[in-house]
Amino acid sequence: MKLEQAIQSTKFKSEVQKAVLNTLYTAWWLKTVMSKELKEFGLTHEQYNVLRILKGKYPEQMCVRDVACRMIEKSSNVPRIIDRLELKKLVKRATSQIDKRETVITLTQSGIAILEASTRILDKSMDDNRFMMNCEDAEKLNSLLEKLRKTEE
Amino acid sequence: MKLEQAIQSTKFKSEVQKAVLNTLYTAWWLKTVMSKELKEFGLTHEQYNVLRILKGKYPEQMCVRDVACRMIEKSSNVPRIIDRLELKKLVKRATSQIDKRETVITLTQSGIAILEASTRILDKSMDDNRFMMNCEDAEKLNSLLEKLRKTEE
DNA sequence: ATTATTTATGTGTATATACATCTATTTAGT
DNA sequence: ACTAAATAGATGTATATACACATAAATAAT
Repeated sequence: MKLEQAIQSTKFKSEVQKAVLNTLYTAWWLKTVMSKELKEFGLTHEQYNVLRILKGKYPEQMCVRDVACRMIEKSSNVPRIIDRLELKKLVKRATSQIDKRETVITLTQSGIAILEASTRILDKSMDDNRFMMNCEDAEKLNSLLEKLRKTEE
Repeated sequence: MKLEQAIQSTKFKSEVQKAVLNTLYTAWWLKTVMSKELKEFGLTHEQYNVLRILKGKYPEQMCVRDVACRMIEKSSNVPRIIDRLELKKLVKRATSQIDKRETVITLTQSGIAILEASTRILDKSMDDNRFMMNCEDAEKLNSLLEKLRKTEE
C-alpha cells in the first residue's frame, strides 16, 4: 500500500518530509509483519531482539549494558525485557564476580531452542524473496537512510 | 552514526536484511529527534500526530475512526491519546448527533495555539536543511521504501 | 584511607502499543 | 417489527518506551 493511501494524506510539505513519514510508516509495517510471526512463540519483537543479541556472543555471557547498546531502539528498558525472558526461563541472570555491579545474562537451552525455531520461521517469512528488492536496491536504500540520519550538526 | 556502530554489529545476513534493520533504526532515530523538540510543549510524538490530523480537517470535526486511519502507527489506541489531549484541554469530545456511536473531536483554541507553536519549532528543526538530502534523494528513498513494503503476497 | 564521583542496574511513573472484550447504536436480514 | 450482525468507541491487561531517580559497587580525587 502506498504511503498516501496508508495515512490518507496527499499533500506533503516536501519530498524530504514525505520520506520522513514514509520511513516511520515502513518501520511500523515491518515491526507488525515480524511480530505476527513471533506471536506463536509468545515472543515480542523486543524480546526476540534481546535473544538474538545474546546469541551473538553465546556461549559467552553478556552484561545488561552490552545488550542495551546493541538494541535497535536505544531507550528500550533492557532490565525489564530480561525480567520477562527470565520468567519464561529463556535466560538466566547472575551477578558478575569480577564486577559486582554487573548482571550477567546467559541463554538457557530453552532460550536457544525457541530462538532457533522462531528464527527459522522468521527467516522463511522475512527472507530476501519476500521483498521485491534486490541487493542493489537494498544498498541504495541503506546509503539513503544513512544520508537521512546525517545532519549538519 | 553508521548502522554498524549504532547497533554494534557488522555481519548481516544480506543487504536486504540490513536495510530492514536500518529502516527500524532510522525510524527510532527520527522519533527521538522529534520527541526532543515536542517535549517543551508537553506533547508526545503521538499526541502531536493526532493534533496535526485534526488540524487537517479543521474547522470540521473528526470522529475517532477517521483520526485512527490517518495515524502512521495503525495500532495506536486513539481514544486513549485523546484522553490525554482532552485532559490538557487541547481537544473537545462530543457525541455525534447523526450517529450516536461516534465521538466527534474538535481542536480547542488552546489546541490550535500549541499545535502552531510546536509546528514552528519542529519545522525549524526538521526542515529540509537539517537533512543532508536533496529532493532527488528523497524521491529515490520514497520509491525504495514503497518497494520494500511491496511483497509477493 | 576517606570521600566524591562515576558506573551498572533496578525501580517507579506516565504514556504508548497490541490485542481482547464490552457496551451502545446502527444496519441488514427475515 | 424483530432479531442478528456489524460498527464505533471505551476499557482492561500485558508489554514496551521514555525518563527520573534510587541503590550498590567500583574508581578517582584528596
